[in-house]
Amino acid sequence: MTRRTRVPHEAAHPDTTPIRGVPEATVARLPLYLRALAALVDRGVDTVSSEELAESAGVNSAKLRKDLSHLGSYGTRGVGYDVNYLRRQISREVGLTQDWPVVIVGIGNLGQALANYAGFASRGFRVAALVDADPALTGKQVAGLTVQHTDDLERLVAQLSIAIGVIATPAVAAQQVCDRLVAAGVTSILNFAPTLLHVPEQVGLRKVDLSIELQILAYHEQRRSGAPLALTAEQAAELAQAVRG
Amino acid sequence: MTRRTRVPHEAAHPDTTPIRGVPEATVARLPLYLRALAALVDRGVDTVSSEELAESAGVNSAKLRKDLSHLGSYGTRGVGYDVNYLRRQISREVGLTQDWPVVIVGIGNLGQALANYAGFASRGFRVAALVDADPALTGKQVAGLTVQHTDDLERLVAQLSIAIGVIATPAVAAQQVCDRLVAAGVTSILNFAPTLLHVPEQVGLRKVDLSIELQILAYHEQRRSGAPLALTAEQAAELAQAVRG
DNA sequence: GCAACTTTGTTCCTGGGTTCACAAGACCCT
DNA sequence: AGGGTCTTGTGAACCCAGGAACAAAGTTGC
Repeated sequence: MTRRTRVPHEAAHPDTTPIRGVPEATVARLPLYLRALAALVDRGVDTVSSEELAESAGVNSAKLRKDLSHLGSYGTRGVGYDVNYLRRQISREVGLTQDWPVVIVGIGNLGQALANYAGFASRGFRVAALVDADPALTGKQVAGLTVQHTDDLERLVAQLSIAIGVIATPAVAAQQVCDRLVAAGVTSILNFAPTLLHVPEQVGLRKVDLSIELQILAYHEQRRSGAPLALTAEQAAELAQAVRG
Repeated sequence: MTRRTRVPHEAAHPDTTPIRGVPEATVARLPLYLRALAALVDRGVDTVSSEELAESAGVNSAKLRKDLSHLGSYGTRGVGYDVNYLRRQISREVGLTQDWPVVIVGIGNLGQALANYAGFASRGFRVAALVDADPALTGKQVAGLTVQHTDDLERLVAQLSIAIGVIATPAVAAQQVCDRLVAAGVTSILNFAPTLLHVPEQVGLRKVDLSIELQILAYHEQRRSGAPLALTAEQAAELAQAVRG
């Protein structure tokens, strides 16, 4: 299984470079492929077929091939993909070859968990600053960093050249923090607060909502376990009664 | 704004009940609507138009109306939706009217953050048990609960009638924990470990992946901030063409 | 009761994403 | 060199979601 594969190199594919049109759905899957590739590297595998890689990433193989084809023509027909080469290409495409300093705002339970999360550091993301509005927290050491006060937010963002901000504050504070981050020059925001944030057009925004995920699970769980899908006439009447007050 | 609205009740709409065909995309938005409705209740609003509700949920009003129409015909033309009534209907549809005991496995930083997360309790989810494999942790108090050892996992799931499990363990332990949860009778799993989990067909599975979200942000951030998007000769020609055009 | 107005529920259309299926290409063996 | 085998990359069909636009239905004012 360790046959030598001809590794295609940049010069050989001059006009297959990212045509700038990578679909959003594809972008969302690239990290999955990276993770699967990392696992293959650890196992010492150096060539992988779309079928195998798709299997370990949990997607359809045709979808994988199409996704990769959006990035370029990395791969050798009849053989598969060179694991290390493909990994490097995807990493570059996603932007993981550079260093991304990140500020985390809100050092509660979640903020501390995020600060300590190994998955960030391992992917080129570097927690550069921790900020909280609570004076009792500032000065405290978390994950090897000193928690700074929110008053210094703008200065920190500028001095540390931070482009990515993580919001882990209570919902009520989130929009204000968001505004300040944007004003300070942050152009990408990851929001953990359970609230809708407004940002200018050109600022990237994604949200992670823990309770929403649970609710989606509950929806399906409800109709799996014999839930009373249809209300009885009695229940309906009772409900209507309650509403009418 | 407090005019009395006629509330439609079940009996009046016998054949518009959930026909069991709510699109997945709609299900994912129902929690958003619930949140927006809760905010309206707090503000004392009791009638809302699709336009207003859509605004506060951050979606298109046509989409909102279509989503709601999948649940039934809860609204009054020319008036809008009764806030409390609609909220109850969606809550019921999602399954939030019942109590959902949840077990969290893996009481590290993230697990503790989840155990303390207020958003769970407020939505009908009740953290019923905390489990960890580390003997140093078992017996410790977290969020008002005593951490139990993994050995007792099956017993706890059975005794507490737990249907939903949250995995917050390291990646290597996740699949094993998952298997044990499923074997113990859990039918919905929320996975925070950065790994692909395999579950039987009939078990619900969702994942929250912190580093993936950051990577997606980084992708867009990279091409916003002057990324070295090397144009090929072909692309350059095309672009020049477009400019001249 | 009737006309003007408001807002829902739905129809139609468009576009993106997923999947199948296969042609194009690369390797291997004789 | 040439057939056989493998796997990629892609063309085409299908499905689902989003959005505009409108008819249906209810409300308000006279």
